[in-house]
Amino acid sequence: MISTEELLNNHGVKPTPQRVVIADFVLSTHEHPTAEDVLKGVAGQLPVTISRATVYNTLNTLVAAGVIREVFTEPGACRYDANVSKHHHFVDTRTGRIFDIPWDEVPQLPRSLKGRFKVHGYEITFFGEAT
Amino acid sequence: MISTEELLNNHGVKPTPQRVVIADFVLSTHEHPTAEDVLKGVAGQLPVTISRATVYNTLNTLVAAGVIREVFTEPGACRYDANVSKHHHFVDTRTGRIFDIPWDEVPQLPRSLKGRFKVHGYEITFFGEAT
DNA sequence: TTCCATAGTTAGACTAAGTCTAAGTTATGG
DNA sequence: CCATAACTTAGACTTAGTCTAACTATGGAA
Repeated sequence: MISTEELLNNHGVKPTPQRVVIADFVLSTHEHPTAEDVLKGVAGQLPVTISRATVYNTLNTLVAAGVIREVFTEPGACRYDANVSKHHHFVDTRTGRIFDIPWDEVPQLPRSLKGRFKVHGYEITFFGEAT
Repeated sequence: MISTEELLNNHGVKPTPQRVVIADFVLSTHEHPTAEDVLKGVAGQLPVTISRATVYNTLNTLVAAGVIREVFTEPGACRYDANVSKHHHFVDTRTGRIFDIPWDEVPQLPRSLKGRFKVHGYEITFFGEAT
């Protein structure tokens, strides 16, 4: 199990205490937290207060460095995903909860994408209700 | 070609002048406008000013009635799609523009979804650059 | 050590998307 | 006509997220 400090170093992100706490929080949950969830979740983890700006800056830095991912499934909030490997998402339309779905049956790219577009990646979002 | 009034009536939405203008605007573009785009776009279309609240209310009403769809691909803005038939989306990561991609090669549902989830629908978003 | 430069963090002001409210307007049925 | 319900309005409000200017660590170079 690699330490969070090492993980950040490996991605070229200087592991400050604030960044380690924030990364730890996102990496240790499957709840796909919003930035505000992270802000609440890391409160009290350090002797100093972690400011709102630092939370947002750090989340953006971690996304840019490929440590975590953004997920957009609903208006008004961006969620963060500790799972950066290829996978789909399932959104519970009642609760807004997001579940990771393994990447085991990959679709073909539609014919219409050939030529017109350069595809960097794609993502499938399923909507429904968890039982 | 069915009139917008009829279309709204068919979906159980009373076709007020404001609603017709707003629906016309969204239905006549492929640009996937945001609510603010709609607000700007319908300005001056009626003798009276269409208020922000009416634009947001009407867009939500049209989505609930199945006349148009919401698309979430970026933080900070919800976009509206006149195409309610099954299709994928391609997001230009430079410009944010969204293109509709035909539903011609449907993937299999992952095995892991069987049983655990009731799937109402799903959507594939491709990210990349239009050429 | 001390000095400096750079990167990071902070509180709080600010912006922008979207909702809410209370009052006014329009349509409809009796 | 009138009463009621549905709709629209301007503007206040809420909330996610960014920006700013001051402060704090860190890491050389002398």
